[in-house]
Amino acid sequence: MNTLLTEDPRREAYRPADGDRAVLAAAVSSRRSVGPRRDMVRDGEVPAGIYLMLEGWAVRCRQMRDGSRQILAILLPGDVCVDPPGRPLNHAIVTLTPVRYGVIPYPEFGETAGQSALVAALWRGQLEMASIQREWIANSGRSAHERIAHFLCELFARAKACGLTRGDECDFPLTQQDIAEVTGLTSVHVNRMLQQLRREGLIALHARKLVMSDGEGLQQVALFKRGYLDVGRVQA
Amino acid sequence: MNTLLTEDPRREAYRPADGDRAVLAAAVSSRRSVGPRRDMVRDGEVPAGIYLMLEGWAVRCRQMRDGSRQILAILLPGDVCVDPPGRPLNHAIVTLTPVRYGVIPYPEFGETAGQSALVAALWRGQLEMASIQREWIANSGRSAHERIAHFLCELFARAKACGLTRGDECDFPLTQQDIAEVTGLTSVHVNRMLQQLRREGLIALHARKLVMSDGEGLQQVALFKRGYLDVGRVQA
DNA sequence: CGAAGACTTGAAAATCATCAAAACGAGTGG
DNA sequence: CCACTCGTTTTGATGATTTTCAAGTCTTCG
Repeated sequence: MNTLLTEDPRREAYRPADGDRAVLAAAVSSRRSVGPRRDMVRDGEVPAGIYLMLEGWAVRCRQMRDGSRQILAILLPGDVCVDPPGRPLNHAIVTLTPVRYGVIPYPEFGETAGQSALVAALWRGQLEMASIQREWIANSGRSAHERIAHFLCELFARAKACGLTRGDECDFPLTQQDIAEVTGLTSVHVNRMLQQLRREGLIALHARKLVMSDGEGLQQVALFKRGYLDVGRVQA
Repeated sequence: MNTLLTEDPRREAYRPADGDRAVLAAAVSSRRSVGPRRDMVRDGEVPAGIYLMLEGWAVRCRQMRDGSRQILAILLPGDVCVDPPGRPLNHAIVTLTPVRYGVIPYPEFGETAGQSALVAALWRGQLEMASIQREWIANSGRSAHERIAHFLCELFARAKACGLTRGDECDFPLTQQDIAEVTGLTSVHVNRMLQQLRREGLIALHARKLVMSDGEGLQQVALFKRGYLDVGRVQA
């Protein structure tokens, strides 16, 4: 059976866009149209709300320093772009075809019921995770050297935010095999790249301990910008 | 200034885990401990709720058919795992160190206020997006051939769910350069891989139209399982 | 028709994988 | 304390995948 082509009888019930599309469309406060290959949201712009794709194709697209681009997501009708409110996007949203979209004001999670503090906390967690995942997707456009450097920067920054670091040092329970499984490389190649990073004086990694000998240098190698880890409050 | 090591004065206010950690911890209904390198949630298991990392390191980890593994996320204390309720996970959650974690029952979005239908719809959109992003991360462990095949399968399935397909055909506004920017390959290599897919009789791609000549075969090449696109209802 | 963008081709070079083996380290039991 | 094991890290040689560069053809569209 061709599962791409045949109808899943449960699809109507399960596909979010089916039941929810009306709910989302009803919440739209303003509608806009854009031509093909144009910016819906520019890189660095603060989103005006939640964007709902009504018609056409678009992409989330990061412009790399070296001029190359990395597409982070494909947006089809019914898709929503929920980004941390009040914070500049670290990539652009660009149309592929002519697009109609709506803007939904950010809902207010904070005030109403006791439940909603939990919901707001979950939202922030989810937004942070989405942001990190996009950064991992961007890794597929980077070389092994950059990829590993970026991963180490991210992990150290996150560990630091958890209070798991002491100065420029932190526990690091991943084996080189684990790093390979994160980055999609072989453990042999990871080993050689780590040696290079050590030779460059950027890190020390030994006995389950990571030392950021030259955190600044490592960030430059990785083109790491830590902003994506700060999703801020849903409620400004 | 080393932004990895120096304190961002706004960090306290912005880092989700800081303010929200207490809120999340208060919602935990049961706590558990696991040893290092053990399954917190097995592949194919239905999650018991939202998992909150309290202590230790863990990973989301996909077991590939060929025995290799791909790590999809790193989980640190304060992180939450929010997965579509009532649906089996398509990967495992595995500890790296000894871990303490809590389980938070899924909050109920559907019933209370008018606002919450919107919130529930947004949640489903967000869960679907997170699921797709993890699949893109898994792509870094695949060859160019598989990667492109997988991307085409996903896009066709999503277009179909939007009603944008006619039979085994759909509009396809991406250039080969765009596919290269999605997959992290060069457009030259994408071109050659597309030729191979055509030679294998799997697809036809011409004049902004994609035809799934052999959708079943393409899914096999891509190891595509469409389940990750169906996130279901937050409220069962 | 002309021009711009998209697709295709070939050859050479870099990156990364594979395979196999050795060295190292931590932990265990004798 | 030593011998032993097991998992991890390291090394070397070889080959496949993928990139780069450069040019050519094909489409589309004003």
